[in-house]
Amino acid sequence: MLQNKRKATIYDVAERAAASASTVAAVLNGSWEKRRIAAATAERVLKAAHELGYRMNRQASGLRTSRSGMIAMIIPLHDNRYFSSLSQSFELFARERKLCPVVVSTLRDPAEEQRTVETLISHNMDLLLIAGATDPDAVAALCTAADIPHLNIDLPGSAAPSVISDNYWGAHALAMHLFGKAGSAAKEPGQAAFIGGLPSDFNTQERLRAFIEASQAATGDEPDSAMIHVTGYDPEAGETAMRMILKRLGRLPRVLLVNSTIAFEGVFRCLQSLPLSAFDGSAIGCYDFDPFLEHLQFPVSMVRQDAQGIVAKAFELLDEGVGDSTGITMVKPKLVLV
Amino acid sequence: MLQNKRKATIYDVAERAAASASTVAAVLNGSWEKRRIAAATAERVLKAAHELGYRMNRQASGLRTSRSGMIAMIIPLHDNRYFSSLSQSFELFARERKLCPVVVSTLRDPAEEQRTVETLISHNMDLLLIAGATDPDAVAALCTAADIPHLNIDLPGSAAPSVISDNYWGAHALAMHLFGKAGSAAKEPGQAAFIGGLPSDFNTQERLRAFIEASQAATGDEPDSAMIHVTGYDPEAGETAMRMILKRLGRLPRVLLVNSTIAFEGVFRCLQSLPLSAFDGSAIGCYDFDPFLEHLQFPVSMVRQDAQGIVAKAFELLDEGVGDSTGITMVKPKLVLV
DNA sequence: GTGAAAGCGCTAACAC
DNA sequence: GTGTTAGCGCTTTCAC
Repeated sequence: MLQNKRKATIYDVAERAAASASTVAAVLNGSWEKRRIAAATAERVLKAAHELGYRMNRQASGLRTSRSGMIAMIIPLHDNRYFSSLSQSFELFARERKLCPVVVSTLRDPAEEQRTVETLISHNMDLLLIAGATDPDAVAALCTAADIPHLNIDLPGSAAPSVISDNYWGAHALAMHLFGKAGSAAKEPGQAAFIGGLPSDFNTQERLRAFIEASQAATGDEPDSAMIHVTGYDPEAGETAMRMILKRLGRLPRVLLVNSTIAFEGVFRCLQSLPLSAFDGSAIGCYDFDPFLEHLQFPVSMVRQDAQGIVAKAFELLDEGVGDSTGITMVKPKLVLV
Repeated sequence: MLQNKRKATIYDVAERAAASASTVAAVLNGSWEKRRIAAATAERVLKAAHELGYRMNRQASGLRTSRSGMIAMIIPLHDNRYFSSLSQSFELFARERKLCPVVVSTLRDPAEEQRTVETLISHNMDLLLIAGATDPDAVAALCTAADIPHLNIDLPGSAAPSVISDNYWGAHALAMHLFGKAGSAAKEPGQAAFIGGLPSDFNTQERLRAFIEASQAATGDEPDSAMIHVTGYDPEAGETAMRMILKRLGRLPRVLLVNSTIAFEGVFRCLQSLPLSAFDGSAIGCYDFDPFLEHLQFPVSMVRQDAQGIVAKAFELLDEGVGDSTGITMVKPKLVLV
């Protein structure tokens, strides 16, 4: 491979192969059949391209075609089991389609989110998956204006189709299981607790709603509002809430539903020190999955979000070409009940 | 904002602002001072651009300048605590520099890796961080040919500077701590075990080497090779290895070092069922961090990779412009000893 | 202080 | 079957 400083273009290849630029382009980007190029010519072009170490400049190509061959997904953060499994599934489906899947996180910063999406659009990404955006509709508006296919993931929007986890279903099923397991003692008032999540978070709202309705269905009553601690997605908040509950009740609540593994970390710090007998008659659940929770000394039922299912559904919708519908598709999470 | 179908270009803006394309470009991309543009003109341009909903086409811009405003990092997988924290740190540093940080995983598939990097390069990424590539040098060669700044992360290469975790240091410190804690009983032969990792993996090799040397330093002897189970990065392998060790010894080894949280999952399944007294006189460590391991009923010392430190160092090197050095920079992990 | 014009490397009519 | 040519939207001399 000749190592000239300047990168080879189709013109260089054309010259070396004694062909024209358009012929070279056709050979090199596989529009083979359209122009019925002679095998011998193709051969020569390929050889020349190889010898020159030719790589196509996709910015030039994209400028011409208004495409890029890349598809993008934005997520709030990388460093999270659920979002990173969305990323992983995204990559799987992109590879199947021979597209390059780039993912960028926006730290739940609305301005960063907006800027990032604009950047992505201005690079002509062929598709944008919007996961857990702070303002899905604003993002969707940008995509629509730029005429690029897009879909909401995890958090629904009203300006584009959305594929989300069925948080209500999952939390309801989990809560019903816990109430069932805890038995009649759980029917006494103030014996069902909910910890974690953010009041402003759609997913939290859905899970809490499910918890409350499951409580009504199972006990005939709404849970005591003092037992509901929607105090955030962090371990400390979880620990504090758990301590308050233990103090108030003098024992574990009969039913405990923790809204995330993050909050569960804090809860776990409290529970860890309890004697095993303290868990008798109580049922504990966590919305979200962590393998370490499967094998603690006390049983924890979990809801495992189906990241792969969500992304699969998203691509399915895209394939069907549901450009401007705005429906919400729910994907049921998996239950890991014990 | 006028909503014509065709996207506005600088020419549209120029026309509306009664200015020329070059003036518009200068105003819009901040090369303000270079051309000393009249405030009034700038005003008009900005207004027109806003009214037309102008967004710059970065493919066109990039085609002209051979840059893109995006920087990329490739990682083996998203769905992993360590790699996803690298991604997160990467994003942090990119944002500081007003660059758009895209991350792409390549599933440890050499062909995919190669293709991905070529794609990224052909889009003129301004920088490429190569994390845990199967063939760092091949990737680096592509970057060098394309004249794009690049750096190895996590796994060293010989064709570009590398910033990696100091696995030897971390594992040695951890092992020494465990031997110290286990006391003289650990000096008996066959009382120190190592589980997890891959023989072909550089990082595993380093950790194992540290384990062996720490054993020599602490006990005067190499560990019994039957106690070394480098059987992979998955829970099942960890569980199997742990069972074999328990069977052979009839009890916990005095020193147990597990090579990853993934393997620890399996190990944990065995240890979970043991009575608390079984842990007396044994010291357990895990190379890698998981918050749930901090609060188990038995103590687990951990090594926590300093993802942020690694990425910080990488950007530092880049800022210094160490284009063609090929040295290896080690970043010490954090010790979480109990 | 501002404008005209020549590309960046590729694609897609359209000609031959 | 292959070549010519006119842009895609931007940056950047260079001229005025």
